[in-house]
Amino acid sequence: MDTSESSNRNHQFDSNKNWVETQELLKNRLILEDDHTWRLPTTTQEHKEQDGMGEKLKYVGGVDLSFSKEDPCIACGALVILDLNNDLNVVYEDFSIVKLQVPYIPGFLAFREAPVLLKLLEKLKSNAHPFYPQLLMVDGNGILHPQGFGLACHLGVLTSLPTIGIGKNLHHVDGLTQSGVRKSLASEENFTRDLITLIGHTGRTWGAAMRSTRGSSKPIFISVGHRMSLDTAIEVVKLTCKYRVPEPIRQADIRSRANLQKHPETIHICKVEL
DNA sequence: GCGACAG
DNA sequence: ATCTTGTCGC
Repeated sequence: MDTSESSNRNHQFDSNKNWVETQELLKNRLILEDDHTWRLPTTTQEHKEQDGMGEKLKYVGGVDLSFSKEDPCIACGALVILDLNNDLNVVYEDFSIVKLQVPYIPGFLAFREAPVLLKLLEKLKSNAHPFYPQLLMVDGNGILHPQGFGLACHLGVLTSLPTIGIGKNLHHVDGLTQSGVRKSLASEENFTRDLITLIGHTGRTWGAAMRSTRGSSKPIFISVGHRMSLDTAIEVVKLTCKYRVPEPIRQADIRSRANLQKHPETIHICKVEL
């Protein structure tokens, strides 16, 4: 009776329903303001007096996945840690090559990519590693998301880490469009401005679009993941941008792709754990 | 009905 | 995400 096609459609529908419920559940634990013990490194004199208070932000993590062109199910997840106070040097790197069973569906990226990344973070934490990050930057959005709960929020809540979401393309939501944002950045009143707050038709603030490098018309899209204000997230991005994409994410991207080519045989099965 | 849709 | 070469410019 059932064609395999309709069977697949039903299965996809069921997964989406559970995924929405999961997102709503985790969303209750989301913190959208500065809730961390570290402070940003400061160089200006007026802030010198604060140097004795609290610890400075030093270890910033970055995560990303790269995919095999032959088999789109094969992916390499990478975790890197950079030293914000030492020229953004990479002080830790780990990766895991996995076979993904979950498809990519817009709005549900976390259910595909989070498991392998959580595994890499758990491995680091269980070893009580001194480089365990104070902050995690994620290739994917935070609250700039249809349900207000993107991959960066997902990873933040499940690890309790402060997180920042970085999108290289805009996930259209609440009337915001990529062309609209580009027009705003190019408009006369913003001619010298490289940062725009993303406010939707409803008046809600979703994040910010930033022209992070001179000579690039294409902005990056910053949004809060967890335990972080948008202002702080923007400051961190400014501190980590050597190129258009913030260095933690750029390094994770480079190394996930390189390790996928270099170690195509070390495929692991990644169990989904909650 | 049509288009949009992070990675 | 990935498919894809050269090319124009600082």
